[in-house]
This record gives sequence, C-alpha cells and structure tokens, in this order.
Amino acid sequence: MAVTIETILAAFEEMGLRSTRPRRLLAERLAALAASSTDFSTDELWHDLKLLDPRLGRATVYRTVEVLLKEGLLDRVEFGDGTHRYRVCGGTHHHHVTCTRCHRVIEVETCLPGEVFAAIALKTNFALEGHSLELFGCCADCRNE
Amino acid sequence: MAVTIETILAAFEEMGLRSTRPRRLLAERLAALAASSTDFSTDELWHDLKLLDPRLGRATVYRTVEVLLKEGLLDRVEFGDGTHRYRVCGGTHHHHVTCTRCHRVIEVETCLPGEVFAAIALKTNFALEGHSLELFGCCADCRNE
DNA sequence: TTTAGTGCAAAGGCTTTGCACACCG
DNA sequence: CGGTGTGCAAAGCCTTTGCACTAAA
Repeated sequence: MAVTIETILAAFEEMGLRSTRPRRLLAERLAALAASSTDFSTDELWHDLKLLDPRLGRATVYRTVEVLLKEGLLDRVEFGDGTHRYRVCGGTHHHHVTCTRCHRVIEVETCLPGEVFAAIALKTNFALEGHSLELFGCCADCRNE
Repeated sequence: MAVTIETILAAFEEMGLRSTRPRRLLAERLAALAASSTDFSTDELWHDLKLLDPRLGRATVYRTVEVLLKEGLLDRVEFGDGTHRYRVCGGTHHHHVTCTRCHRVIEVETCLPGEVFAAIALKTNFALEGHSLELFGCCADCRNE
C-alpha cells in the first residue's frame, strides 16, 4: 500500500494535529519521495521545502519528522559511520538493503526465520521484542558503471 | 578469544602507532570493559580514564576509539533513538542483543541462514556485502524485578 | 477568541580540528 | 633530534528549545 498525501494528512488528523500550510507542504513532498522510493536527510527535506515556501523553518521540519517517526510513517535508517537518513514507509515490518555506492535504499519484506529468534532467545535468555536488520551491498545500477 | 591489554597494544604496534601513556591507559581500561562485557560511551570512557590521568584529553579518546573501530577491535552499537555506544569485540562476525531496560548488550554468533541472503539478493538484484542485525528485548535480570 | 503551531535565533550536545608543546623512538 | 601524539580550546555540525507572533478551529 502506497503512502500518499492523504495518508499523511490523515495521520496528522488522527493525532489531533491541525492542518497547517507547513504540514501540507511536508505531506506533499514526502508523498513524492515515497513514490520514488527516495530517502532523505532533514536538511535535504528542508531545502526542498524552502523552494515551496522560503519562510518555512528548519525547526518545523524536525518537529514534523519526529511526529511521523513516532507514528511509524517514517523510518530512520542508520549507517555504519554514524550518519542517518529517513525514508517514508508503510507501517509494515520490513528491512533495508542499502547500496554502499549510491546510498539507494530498498525495502524488503524478507525477515529472519522464527528458529533464529528462538535460538537466540534460548541462548541469551532474553524476551525478544524487536529487531532491526540492515543489509549493505552494491545495486545493479552501480555494478554496471 | 578474549581481548586483552596485549591484544590491543599489539594492534597499535601493528598499525605502526607508538606506545604512549594515553594509549596504554586506554588499552588497560578497554581490556577491563571487555572482560566484563560492558559497553560504554566516549564520555564514560573519558571520565574513567581521567581518574587514572587527570590530564588525559577528550580528543585523545575520540582519536583512539576511531582507530580501534577501524581496526575492528571496537564495535559501534546504534540505538533506535539515535544514540550509540561502543563495545570491545574480537574481530569475529556477530550480532547484538540489547536489553531495552538496562541497556546491557550481549553478543551472539547466531546469524541469518544463507537462503535469506540469497532470496534478498535475488529479489533486489544487489551484490550483498555485509549486514548488521540488532535485536532488542528484555534480559532475564530485568524481567525478575 | 483561544491555543496549537510556527519562524527565528540562541543555546546545547557531541565531535572534530588547529596549534604549540611533549615525548617516543 | 625528528616527527608522531597529545592536551587544550575553539570551531563545527546537527538538533533542540524559548519566545513572541501567526493562523487554525
């Protein structure tokens, strides 16, 4: 299921947040990023939005990203070097495959088999609650260059 | 294989780095942390070291951690909220199970079955090069409180 | 009219950098 | 001695916060 402007605006409304101009612009931009499976940094997002409204403040971007993260509409992707980027995602469980050359991120639904979790839980005596899996590699486009 | 003071000092030497007082103190402290499987932040590490040598500078800690990270003797553990900590690890492939209550980190060698990687590579057309897997849960101690 | 939301600028953390001095080899 | 390594302080980033103003409802 694709994340559209409506999805995001509905999320705002559901949380009891007002429909403001900055939030509508954010929703519009994020829907476009979702459609093209493009990930982004807060800074890139802010610069994009400034083209639509030069007065839009950085703080608003941070505040809105935080809200959407909590709501599960955005995903924070951590890189090994300590940097991170965001991407729009439906709320379903998934993992990321990141191209180490061009930084493209692809979602996959493939997950770990239950036995792996069971084995780890048994060995560590942890009650497992969640996990994150990041895969790194080289995408087809970058291999052909 | 346990990481000892000697392991770390040998790593410095192998990299052509001099044996200095700050680096020896670092090695000593890190070996202790390794022995007790304790993870740490740069700040905690710095404060610990200041007890041994009040003049030891923060920058030295950062510089040394960076070197040991690159050498594979340290592991950077990322948390979902954007914070991160470090831990000493032998160079072998492993993953982390983190307690969401007490932040304790346990290493596990259990990894994903090859078929999972094959399936993902096939589906995304990526040449996979690496991955990181972080598991979150509640440890036995925290469940008994 | 009421109060959430915003923009701005300042303040905060953490990390890196520049530089003169210290000290290892 | 020569050059790496260090401590210190300053500068840099990215992010959060405080506050007066704007604009939803």
